Amino acid sequence: MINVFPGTSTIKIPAKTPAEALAIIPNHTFPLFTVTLYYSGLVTSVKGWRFYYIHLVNRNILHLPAFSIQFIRKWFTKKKISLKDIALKAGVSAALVSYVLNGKGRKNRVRKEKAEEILKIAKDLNYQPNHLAKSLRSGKSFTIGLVIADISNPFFANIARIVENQARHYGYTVIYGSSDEDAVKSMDLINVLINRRVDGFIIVSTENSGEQVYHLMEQHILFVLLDRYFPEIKTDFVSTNNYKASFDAGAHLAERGYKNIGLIAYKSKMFHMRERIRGYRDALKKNKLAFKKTWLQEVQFNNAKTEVETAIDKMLLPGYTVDAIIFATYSLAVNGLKYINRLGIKVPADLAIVSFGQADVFDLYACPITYVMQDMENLGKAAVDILVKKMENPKEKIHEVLLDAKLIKRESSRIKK
Amino acid sequence: MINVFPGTSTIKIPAKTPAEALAIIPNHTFPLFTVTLYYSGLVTSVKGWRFYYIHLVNRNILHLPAFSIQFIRKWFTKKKISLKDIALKAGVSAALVSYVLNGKGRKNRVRKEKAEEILKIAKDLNYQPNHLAKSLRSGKSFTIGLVIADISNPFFANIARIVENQARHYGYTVIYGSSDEDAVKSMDLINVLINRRVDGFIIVSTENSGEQVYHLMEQHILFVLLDRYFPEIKTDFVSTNNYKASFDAGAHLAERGYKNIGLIAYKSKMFHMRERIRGYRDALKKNKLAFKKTWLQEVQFNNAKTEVETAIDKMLLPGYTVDAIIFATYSLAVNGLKYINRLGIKVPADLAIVSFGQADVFDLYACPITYVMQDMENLGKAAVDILVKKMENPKEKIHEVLLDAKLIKRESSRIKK
DNA sequence: GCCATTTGCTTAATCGTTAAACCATTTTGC
DNA sequence: GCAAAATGGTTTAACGATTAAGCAAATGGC
Repeated sequence: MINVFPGTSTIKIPAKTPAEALAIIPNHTFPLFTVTLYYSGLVTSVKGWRFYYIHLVNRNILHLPAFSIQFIRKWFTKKKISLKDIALKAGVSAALVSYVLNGKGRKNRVRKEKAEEILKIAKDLNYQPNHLAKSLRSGKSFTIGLVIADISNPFFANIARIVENQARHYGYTVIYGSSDEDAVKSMDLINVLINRRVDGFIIVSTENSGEQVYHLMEQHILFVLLDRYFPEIKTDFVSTNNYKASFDAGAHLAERGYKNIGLIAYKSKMFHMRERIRGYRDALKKNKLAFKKTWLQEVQFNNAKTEVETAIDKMLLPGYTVDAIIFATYSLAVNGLKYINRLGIKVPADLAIVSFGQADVFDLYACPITYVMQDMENLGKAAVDILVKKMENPKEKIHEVLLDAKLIKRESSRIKK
Repeated sequence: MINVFPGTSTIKIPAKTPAEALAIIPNHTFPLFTVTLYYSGLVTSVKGWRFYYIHLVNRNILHLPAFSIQFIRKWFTKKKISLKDIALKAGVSAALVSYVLNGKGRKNRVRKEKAEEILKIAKDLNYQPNHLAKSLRSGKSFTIGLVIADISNPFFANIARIVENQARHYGYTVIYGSSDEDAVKSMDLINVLINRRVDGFIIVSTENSGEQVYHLMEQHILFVLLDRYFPEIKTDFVSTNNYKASFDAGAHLAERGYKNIGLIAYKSKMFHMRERIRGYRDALKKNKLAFKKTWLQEVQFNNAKTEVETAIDKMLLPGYTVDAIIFATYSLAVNGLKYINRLGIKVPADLAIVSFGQADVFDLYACPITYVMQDMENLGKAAVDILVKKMENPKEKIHEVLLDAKLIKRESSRIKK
């Protein structure tokens, strides 16, 4: 029982005709109200909708039965329509409505006419199920947590896009967060998302986050590692074959006649970076090329801009000058190429370039850059596919997916003259 | 009452010492179990945690009281610890635990020692509150829905990043989705997020999405429009002053001595695009420069690549040849510059360039590009700030924020020789 | 005509958390 | 010395949906 005090209340109702506006509040549900229709004129012409004002006038304190109360409260508190409201209007129990709306009507022996009636009411009232309640009850939120290094990095933005699409395809929603390559931030983020009861994670790991992985395993939380993984931990992962990609880049430069090949990478213990370095070293070895210590430069992530510049300086010292540079990531390449521009070095006449990273931007460079194209489409898709499989079948075996990158050969690594 | 059938069960427990492992399951709660500790050896060395196996042996069908059941079920079903579990262990009611953990202990007259005890237990059991239940009960999900055109576009990726940070600062989580500039997709997305009970939206509107805005208003759903808005609809929005930005770009080229200035924009009825065109036209007028129809080219979004090329071709026709081009968006610029590269046109000797868009990439171009820098930081922050204000105070007045862009003048628009 | 089955629905428990209302004690004020 | 207030809790209902279990009434079989 709720008390409705004397007075006049006005409710604004969008409808197509005055009659429709009145019909929305069934008259008989307000036995003690005087309902006055009052047309307000055209407020908006969108799709032919107009607004009408309904006056509710009552003189006494009303003690209304639950049925009326529900509807009045809905209008006044702007609450959303629930299963119960539909049930009240249809004169059935909430359970029945649930059955019908979930397509379990036949299975639970609901009369066809009743089912149709319920569906119609649900549509009229524009019922939107409360996903929170659904999730709480079922223990499944149909949400995936995506933890990436930085969404403003084009590589991850693209991955995020693909993950989002693929997830929606399975009926999942994505919550993302950026870790900034920081293990602590990453863990905080994961905890927040665990509290939101995401069903599983897709994680781009950061340096020193091995224990996070153990922690998730201990708690039986489902996840798939993306782009980076830990060879010593048995987990699901989807990654590029970085060794091969890097090897191919080196071999390509060797084949094109370059002899002094340098690599600029990040200083990191992470496997994907070590693999890129290992691939480069092996490519030189296989092709019987010399290697000088100054040709392998590892720069700090936090100070990349200046360190890349000094790295390039060192590579260009007389005596051990490189004639080709491989950049191990996109951001290194952007910083490096800017500097090379400023130095007035001609690519590829003075210096050949191969870079990891993304296509789009490298087209803007005066000389189109040869780059390692990762299969982002399949990286993202595979990660979601595996995660969904694991969520649907907890006994699913471990998937370790290594995708080959493709070397896109262009002007910046043309045959050396 | 739950039946536990005869047999042996093994539970894997992470702990630091065998004693600790046993302590986790309080012995006295299993009066009919034989509990055997069995050390499994080092499984992982992470932070000194080891795994221990606990054997539960029972001979009869057990009808255990609720307290034991709780714990057994937790282990077997891998369920998370809830308020109730803490309450059981502490010997108090769930409500009390809730009060304590929400810092309302003092307000609700909970003894200090009891509060500390509860906090300790919560920590020991690694209690993580269930956000779904919280939201369901409180009606607030502390989640913001971010609807953008395409997260793989660097502008929006950056915005997403800023929105995420600012939202976390207020304790909100972000769910995002890409609309692909498609009003139908955008509406679908919004509906999905409404069902997830996001507290409010930050929306980058698409063409023809005016009615969506009305729809949200009718349903009393909170939102802030970002980057694009509808001048005829009274809503909160945060946007760049596109007219001024475009005017400044045109005026700058005029000042530098260019006389035949063209603009390549998207064919769109959206206000932000119309404003960019209007700014360009007015800049020409103010500077008493000629305008030819072929100098204003509007290309289709879905076919941008080829249409940009024909647009440039038309601008370069003999007789009405432009000496400067303004690109109205980043993606138009990328496509246009690639084509200009291919044509062998020298920037700025043959053609000056000014573009809307983002800094990073334009540095790679042989000649640094003059560009309109939008204040992304404040765009994103302001959107979140306004939304949070509205969520905390529904009577908050409408905020209409127009931020000025900054023209970064570089080599591509140097003084005409 | 009578029991068994089917039909068509309702009831009640549950998920985890919150918040108002309630209830004994004990302490305080004058 | 006695009412009022403070203390330290508990109980209960609610949020919105799902689902097993239960229960009348109608129908079917022989």
